[in-house]
Amino acid sequence: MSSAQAPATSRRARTSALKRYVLDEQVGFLLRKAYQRHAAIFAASMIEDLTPTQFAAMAKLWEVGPCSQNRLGRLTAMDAATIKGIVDRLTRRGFTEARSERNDARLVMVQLTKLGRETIERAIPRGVKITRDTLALLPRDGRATFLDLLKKLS
Amino acid sequence: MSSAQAPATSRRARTSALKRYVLDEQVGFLLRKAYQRHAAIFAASMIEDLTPTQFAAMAKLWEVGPCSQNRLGRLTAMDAATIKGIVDRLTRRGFTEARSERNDARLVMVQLTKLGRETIERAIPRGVKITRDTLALLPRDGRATFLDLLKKLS
DNA sequence: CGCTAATCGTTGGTGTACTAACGATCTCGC
DNA sequence: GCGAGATCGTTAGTACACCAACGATTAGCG
Repeated sequence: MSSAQAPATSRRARTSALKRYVLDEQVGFLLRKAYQRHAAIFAASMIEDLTPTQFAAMAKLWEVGPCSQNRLGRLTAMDAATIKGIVDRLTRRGFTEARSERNDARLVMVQLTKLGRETIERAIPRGVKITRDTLALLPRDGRATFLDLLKKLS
Repeated sequence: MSSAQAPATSRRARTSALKRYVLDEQVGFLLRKAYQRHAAIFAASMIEDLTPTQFAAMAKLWEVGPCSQNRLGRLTAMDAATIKGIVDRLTRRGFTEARSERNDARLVMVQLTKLGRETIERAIPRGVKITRDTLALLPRDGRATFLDLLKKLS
């Protein structure tokens, strides 16, 4: 589609633009690496082998109460296919349960079980520590700034 | 955030710590969302349906020249199993080629083909634009700060 | 009321990402 | 040289993450 993209710039300019491209300075690459490091910290500190997304789903359910599967996905930034996998695995482990809604047969309502509530309440303090550990590499006075900018970006 | 990180674990302190936990303010969650948004921008702007990681592998090969598969993985922050998948797909599409090294039979040397070189040189200007678009939501004077902090974090 | 459009959930396919286990190969110390 | 340990690549298994296509259901509008 862009095969017809003629160089609007001279070969010299293009070359120097290319030369300046350093992968290790691109936002996308840095975001991926930062998330990788966070995920490693998460895996090392979290209980019950909860993954970041499983934890997110449970924390959100704990925050808002019973909720349709699709809505839970929106609240945790996962599409319908992804949240289904998460909920399936959580339900298989007894942390959540799902039932269909009487008033709207399309909906699958999801909620925490007793075990799920107890687990997420034990897990959240770990979440606090994980956040702290992830930010530990930043200068103390840069953390709020960083979070603020990161929130704007997402 | 809170210097009042209750050291004691009284029920009251625990409860209020729980109450204060809002998923949408945690670094990990924000990093995931920021990367998602970046990935969407990437998919919309990149040529040849290159994924961020495929692009990273090719850009790095273009930067450093022929390189062992494992080392390429280290340079692009992917483990051995992941980089293998990337290289396999790139090779299947004719962008890279792999051969074993005479002096060290363990190594698989990977390099760009002519098509691969031409493609990555067309792709890099898109990469520049993608970085710019990703950062567009930040105030102009916050971008350098953000990149600096993000680099520290990864 | 009836039809169209929207929403919800499921499935299949592809592409990251990491772990664990494994065999082949090389290096280094003795 | 030779054997222990390191390095490299492969495979299998699990878990995100997104798209596209689909059927079921509901809402909205004429």
